Amino acid sequence: MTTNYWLLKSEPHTFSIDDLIKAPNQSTRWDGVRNYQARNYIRDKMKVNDFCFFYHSSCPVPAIVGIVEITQPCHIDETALNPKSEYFDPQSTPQNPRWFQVTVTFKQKFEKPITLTELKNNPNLKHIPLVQRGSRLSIMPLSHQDWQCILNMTKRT
DNA sequence: GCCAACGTTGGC
DNA sequence: GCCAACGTTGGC
Repeated sequence: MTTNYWLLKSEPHTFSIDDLIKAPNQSTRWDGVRNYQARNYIRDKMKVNDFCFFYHSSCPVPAIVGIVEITQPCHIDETALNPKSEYFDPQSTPQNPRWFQVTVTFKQKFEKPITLTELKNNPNLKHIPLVQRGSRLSIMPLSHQDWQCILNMTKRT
């Protein structure tokens, strides 16, 4: 089975890559995803050992800030079942769960984040949803080529 | 804080 | 099934 590559958005004032570094086992449940397209990627495509870029959104400098790895396969997002959770969804039940999560583990933090501006300026990345106008997808697949292209951008001076 | 773009809901 | 209204996302 080949490795899949992803990009995960997170708002750093809610959960940043530094929060992940400080978390137990440097791991976290990627819960709270409430978008069907993103849900389907979690449920149907993500698997252990896949790699993901960690992206900071809704912040002064939106950027890819590091890499995480999927370390636990798809499981039910329990926050949807908890009335006290801000992510509670009464339409999700244990018998018929609607929302799912994976667990990701910290791998690497970039010395210098790759900013959205830089990503937008790279002609080889014009096709990725992240840089497209109005894109709101919080989990998106990347080709191996996209992944390598972005990784190479960390080696710039 | 603004607002364009998007996804979801619900009336019909 | 259409589509207007609404709530949310997220760059700026």
